[in-house]
Amino acid sequence: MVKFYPVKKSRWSQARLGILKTPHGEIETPCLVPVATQAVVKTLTSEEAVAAKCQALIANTYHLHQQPGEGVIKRAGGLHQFMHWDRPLMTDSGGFQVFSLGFGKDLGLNKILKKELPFRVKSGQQPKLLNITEAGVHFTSFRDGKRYFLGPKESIKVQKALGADIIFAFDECPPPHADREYLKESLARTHRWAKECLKLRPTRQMLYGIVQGGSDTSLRRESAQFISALPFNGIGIGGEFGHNKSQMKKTLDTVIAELPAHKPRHLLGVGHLEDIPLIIKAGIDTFDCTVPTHYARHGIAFTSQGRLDMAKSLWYKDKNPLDKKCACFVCRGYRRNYLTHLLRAKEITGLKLLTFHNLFFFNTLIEKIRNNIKRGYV
RNA sequence: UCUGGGGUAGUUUAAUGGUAAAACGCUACGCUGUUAACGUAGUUAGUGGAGGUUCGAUUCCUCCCCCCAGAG
Repeated sequence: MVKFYPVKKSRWSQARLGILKTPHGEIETPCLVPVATQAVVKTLTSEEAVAAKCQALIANTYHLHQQPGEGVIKRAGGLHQFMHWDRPLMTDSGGFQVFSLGFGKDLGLNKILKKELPFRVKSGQQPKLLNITEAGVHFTSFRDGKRYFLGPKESIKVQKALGADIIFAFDECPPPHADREYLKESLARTHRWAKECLKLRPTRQMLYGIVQGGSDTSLRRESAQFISALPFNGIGIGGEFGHNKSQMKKTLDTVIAELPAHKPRHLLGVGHLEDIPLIIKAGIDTFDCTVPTHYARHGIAFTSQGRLDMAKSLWYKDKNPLDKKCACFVCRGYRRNYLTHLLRAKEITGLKLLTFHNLFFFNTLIEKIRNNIKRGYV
């Protein structure tokens, strides 16, 4: 069974150092959990993910349920053996796909709204390709047009078969432009689903409940209290927190103030470089984010000089390493001109090298923050 | 040398007797629990050359140049 041991609490903020013990080893927190949706960190082998200092990965229930199906993975000995990753693993419940393949897809939106929209999602409204019901969500697959049903029972059943160390309750990630009525109903549904998930609570896996409520402070508080009162092993925090950073911090603080100190907290889908110090100081232990891997495949490298678009031709004449201050093998051995060449020539190795560097860079940064908490600086 | 096919954005192709469309490229921007080696936008030609027919030619005709294939 998984256990969380707080090691040190900051004097200056809510930041805390901890150890999350799982049957597949320990996670030193705070920790980034890179995204391995389809049981792989895209472009990397599991060995490379370890070399990039990844302590844990998060795979996806919805996508693995569709392909290859949890039966295949269970018969392969579970997700760890299947993907040759013997460190801690999480699976997301599919709750995010309720948004990303629903209203998110309909309107081309991300979960964090960049600008105000002239309309809101109202109570009773449904996305085009899926139907959200009390029992769960009917998805129409973009892959083959087939209908898939995922509700709290189904999600937990699949996640048990996959066998990750930490699994999440099935929730609805509500659209960022939902009106208060929609948000309220969605939250009530997510709470009912949370209780359903607990009925099927696994014995060897750690089950996290998920706090929702959008950028509405009172709903967030209510949700944090509700989820905290249930016998979950940890708390996930999902959805949107507000359209700007100060709002995000305020909402996050509201939630964390309600959470029990002894349970680990995972922030779902947040982790832009500039967010990381903020969320750690807010008291988050683990968080997952696609940014380092996703941006890498779009040519963006995160460095001590900031974000570099390595697909631009200007780097052809630059013989420097990606980041002089970085100790990763990419920065030790490869130059910017070559990385740019690989990206522009559409050579897949370019994507791998950037992915590796970005993960190493993020993980090193977080390692430094852990050390700073340890020394009492943060 | 003969026969046939063909010369249209940087590239590969499309189109029509009424002043040219797309993909790729290039440039910019976007992308926070990944439908994402992706998305959006912008950019670029006056249609091999010269002449002719026509109100109007990239389109039809003549000659020339170049490329490809086959034959000698």
